[in-house]
This record gives sequence, structure tokens and C-alpha cells, in this order.
Amino acid sequence: MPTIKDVARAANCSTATVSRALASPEKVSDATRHRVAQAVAKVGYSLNAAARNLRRSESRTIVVILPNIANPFFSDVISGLESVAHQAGYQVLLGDAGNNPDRVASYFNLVPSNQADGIILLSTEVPMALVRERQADAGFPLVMACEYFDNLSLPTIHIDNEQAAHKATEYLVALGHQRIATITGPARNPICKDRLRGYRHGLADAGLNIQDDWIVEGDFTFHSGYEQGRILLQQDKKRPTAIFCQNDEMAIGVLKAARDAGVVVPEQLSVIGFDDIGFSQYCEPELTTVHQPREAIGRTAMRLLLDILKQRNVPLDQSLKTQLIVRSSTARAPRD
Amino acid sequence: MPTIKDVARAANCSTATVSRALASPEKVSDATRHRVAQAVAKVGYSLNAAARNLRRSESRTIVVILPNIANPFFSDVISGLESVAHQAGYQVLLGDAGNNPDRVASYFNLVPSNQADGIILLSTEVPMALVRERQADAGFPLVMACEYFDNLSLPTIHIDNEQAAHKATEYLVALGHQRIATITGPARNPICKDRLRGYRHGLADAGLNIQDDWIVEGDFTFHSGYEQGRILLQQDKKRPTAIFCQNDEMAIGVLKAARDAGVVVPEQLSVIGFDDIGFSQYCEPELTTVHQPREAIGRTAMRLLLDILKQRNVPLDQSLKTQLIVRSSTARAPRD
DNA sequence: CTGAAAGCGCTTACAG
DNA sequence: CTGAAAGCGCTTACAG
Repeated sequence: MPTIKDVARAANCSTATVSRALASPEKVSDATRHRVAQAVAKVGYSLNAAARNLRRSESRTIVVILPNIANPFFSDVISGLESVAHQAGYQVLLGDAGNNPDRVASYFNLVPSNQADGIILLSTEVPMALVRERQADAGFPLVMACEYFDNLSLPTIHIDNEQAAHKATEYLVALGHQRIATITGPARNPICKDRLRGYRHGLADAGLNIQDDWIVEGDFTFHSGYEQGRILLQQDKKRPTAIFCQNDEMAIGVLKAARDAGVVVPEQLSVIGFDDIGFSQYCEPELTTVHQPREAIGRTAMRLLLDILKQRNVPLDQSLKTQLIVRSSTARAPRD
Repeated sequence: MPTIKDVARAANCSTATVSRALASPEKVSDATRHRVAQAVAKVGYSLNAAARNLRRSESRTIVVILPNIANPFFSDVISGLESVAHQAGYQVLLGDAGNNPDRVASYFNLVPSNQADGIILLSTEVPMALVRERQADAGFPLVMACEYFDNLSLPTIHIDNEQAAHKATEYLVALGHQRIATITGPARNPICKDRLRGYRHGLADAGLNIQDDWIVEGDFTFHSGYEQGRILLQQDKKRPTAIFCQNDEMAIGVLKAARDAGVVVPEQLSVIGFDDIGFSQYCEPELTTVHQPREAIGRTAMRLLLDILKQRNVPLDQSLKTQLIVRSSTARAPRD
């Protein structure tokens, strides 16, 4: 591999000048810049980033830790993150945590080892000790998006989960539903708690009583939605007439459980999801759901992190708007 | 950040010894190794990877270029890639090409700039000139998976697309279908050509004639499947009784088009997809499709690349098995 | 088993 | 605008 020395020789100048011509062209005369450009092409030079990173002690790389790359929810968030990063000359290293604490630890370690400048965390399913340790360290650039820790304050971009769930529940109530169940995500997850709180308040506002066995826990997969849906629909006389699911995949699982149980959606059962993933328009029936501005979440989170890296003063907590999208999986409550 | 010097001071030895204790512990006495470990903990040292990379001129990073991170097909492939990489002490940098040639160029550039040791390419939607240039350069570690270029020989892991499509078509023929349409992916894509060839042969084998306006092109999205499906189903007397789609998302789009057109699947229309993504079990009806061993493709591709990096002799072309999964979107052809 | 020393390829403060 | 020189933090061949 040709180095900056080879270029300097070919351009008949010092390595310092080559470096300047490449990194800050305005510091160099037109003629020199041109000679250097020619020399670069001639010798087939490309900058050794490891050397630059070492010298500058920065890597221009941001690590994004996500719980599971298979989750379609994240793809737009990632697009948003990447578009802002690339525009600013940063790369994005996508780290799939895959429920593996070691892996997460190794991603975190990329920052002290100078392979990454900062981290965006999209999951709370990571070893708390690790995060706590880093957060104590003020110099560790760490931003959360989509999720957050309820016992730890970190800069974060999110939606108002409670309000969104509240509105979804209200909508079901407005349709005349009185027996409304919910399938939550993992119960310890703060955003799931928020969505559950929104659900409870929605019922309470309407004077409906909350039936604890209609609050069931899933894990955000199709399969868990299917299983919990099946169970909820078994009680065939006083079964729920509506189910609010904390994400779309579980809602789509419920649609299947309903089909298998011979319960017609939306005539006999209304279903609401959360996220508005692409598939929610292609399932049968199309899913009423809470739309999240996923790209914007990604963009905003990356901007926040880059601002932190530049030591800019920035709001550390931003909430973005959601929207209830009404499609065909909800309807007026059936007569008893 | 503490450096190796600080550790050396705390352990009362040279930096050379610290380096050895960390990188090749067997070269160092037990006592020293222990002292170094203590010192590392005491000063809170972590190795500066940029310095190591510069010195060793390797990065232990593999770039995976994919066309679109939102495509659920890739998530298992990525899991496979990552599991092998991490086991071997490599990191994976996921690069979303996003139909942006500049971005792809910058990912390719990671190798000469010493930020990546090799590339796995999961898409042919990249500037040919770039690939051609690199491939000419024998020292450039580049492996393809899932897709391939038909005018360029690169090490590649794939399935037998033609055979898989042939079998799927045969299956429809065996169900008595005589009017079988197909929705392809982008026509210039070699794997799409292969699948199309398999379809043609399947029809030819059965003595069915091939109707050119039943070979329509989509782009692998739900939407294109929906649109093309809608058009195919419009011709209501002699419309096709079966549609073979080159991926599941388009097949799911067709299911929706059929619902909208009042065509009942599978009684009036059989639909087959390709890939066996998770959704294919949660759409209505569940999708008959060609299963690809996605994890295995990923694992095999990463092993191949790592072997190439170690200059091992390896088979440069491996084909993995597919399987037709019969679910509920296919049935015997309706009577005319 | 250990240390002194060179060097990986850059960047940048300093001097002119 | 340009160059000589120091130095970023490691690793490793060499010598002992």
C-alpha cells in the first residue's frame, strides 16, 4: 500500500503538505493542491485511517446497539441514524446485542479502545452495571433512543408512550368497547410500563374497571402475540371485545389467533398495534396502530450524539409525536 | 486515557512485557502476567485499537454490504455472519448500500484505508466498475453471498435458484395448474434470471406454453407485488390460477391484491413465495414458499472470507439446499 | 523470560 | 504557503 511518503515524493513536497492538501485544502496553494491530487491518483494512495485515528484520537465511528436486528421496527430508525451520520462524515457500526451481555460489553469497549467515538443505545436489555459505570463517567458519549432506563438519566430521544397508549385505549372506548385487554411487552421494560399506564388511565377515565387477567405479557414477537391472544379468546362468553397490543408483531399474532378461533376481526374483536411497521398494511385485516416517527427518532438521536461530541449545549431529552392510524382491525363494539 | 506506559509503570516492567502479557500470555511468566493484570485493573487500561491496527496493519473488522437493512430476509443471514465473525475475534460493520453508489464506494474504501480486512457483498446493486477494479486486485478479500454477478467470478455462497424455482413451479403443475404467472424481482439481477429460468423450465417440462404477459417484474417490495398482482387478476376470465413470486413480500402483496379483487386464495388462486421470512407464517392464508437456509448462508460466507484472509485454500463456490414449504396458499387448480 | 529501540502512517505546533 | 520534527500508542525482531 502506498503511503503519504510515496505521494510526497511523487508530488515533490513534504508529507506535511500532502496531509494538509488532503485534510484542509484551503491551507495550501492551488498549484500544490493540484500536484498532490495528481500524485495521489498516480500512486493509488488511500489514507490509512488507523494512523489518522491514532494521531487524532478519534474514529469518526458511532456504534448503534440494538436488541435484535430482525425487528422491522428498527430499520427506519437506522436509516435516520445513518443519514445524519454519513452527512457528518461518521460511520455507523451496527451492533446486534442478541441478548448476549459479552457482546454488549465488547461494543461498549469500542469507545475506550478508540474504535468508536460514541454509542447510541436502542435497548434496555443490556447489563445495567455496564451502563451505570459509563454514565458515571461524564466523558462517555452515550445516547439512548426509543427506550430509556427509569432509574438512570441519560440523554434520550423518545415518544410519549403513555400518552400514545392512552389515546389508543380512548379510541377503543369511544367505539363502545368495555372489555378491553392488553398484551404488553416485557414487563420490566420502562416503555412497556408507560404503555401499560396509558392503557390503565384510558380505562379509568372511562370508568371501566381493570381486570388483571386481561393484562398479559408478551415479548414483542408474532408468536407471543399469537399465544396470548389464543388464551384471551378462549374464555368465550365474557371474552374481551378489543385487545391493545404493545407492538404490531404481537397484534398480527393476535389476528392469526382470532382466525384460528373463528373470531372475526373487527366485527367481534378489535385489535390495535403499536409502531406501524410495513407489514401492518399487508396483514388481514389491515392494522389500526400507533405510528412512530422512526426515521426522525433516528435522525434526532444521531444529531444529539454528534452535538454532544462537539461539546455543544443541547436539550438532553426530546419527545417526538405519534399518531393513531385507523385501519380495518377496529370497529364498534359488538352487542353483548 | 491510560496507556500501556502507565500499565508498565504500575507493573514495574517494560511496555514490551505488558504488550506480551496481554497479546500472548504464554510468552510471559506467571508472576509477570499476574502483576500486569493487576496493573491493568488498577489504572483502568484499555488497549488503543487504532494503535494496534496501525502496527499490525489489520483491523479485525469485516464490512457487510447489504442492499437494504429493512429487508427481513437479511436478518438471519446477518446473525450467521456475526456469530462466526465474533467467534473468530472479528467485528462486523453493517453497511446499508441504500441505492447510493457513493456509500458503497466508501464502504469499499474501508479496506485500503485499513479500517476493514475484507468485504462480504450481499447485493449486486453496486457500481460494477468498483467491483471489477477490486476483483482484478487479487489481494482484495471480497466474498459474495445470496447473490452473484453473472459476468464476474467472485467467491460466493448461494442456493440453486433455478432448481428451487423449478421445483416450486413443478409443484403448481402437479396441483393441476395450467395458467401459472410469475412476478420476478429486478430483471437484470442474475438470481432473478435464474428463478425465471426455473419457472420457464417447469412450464416447459409440463408442456405448458409460456405466456409472456404473465411474466411481470416487481422489485421485491410488498407494494410491487400488490400492484402486479392486481393487474394479473384483472383479466377475469382467463386469469392465472397460480402466481409464483420471487420473494415472500411480493407474494404477501399478491394476497392482498387477491382479497381486494375478491379472489379467494387458495381456492381460486394459488400463491407461492420465496425465502420463508417470518411473516410468511402470519399472513392470511399462510404462505407456501421456498425456504432458504439463511443463517447457514451467513455462517458459510463468513467462514469463507476468514479462510481467504488466512490464505487458506478453500472452495470458492458453495451451494446450499433449499426446501419447498407447503402451507395454505396453494391448492388444486379450480375447475374452469 | 525480559527490555531497549525502531517503526507503523499519519497530523500539527512551530518556525520560517 | 511550506518543511522539519515530534509524537500518537502500540508491537516485535533482536539481543541478552
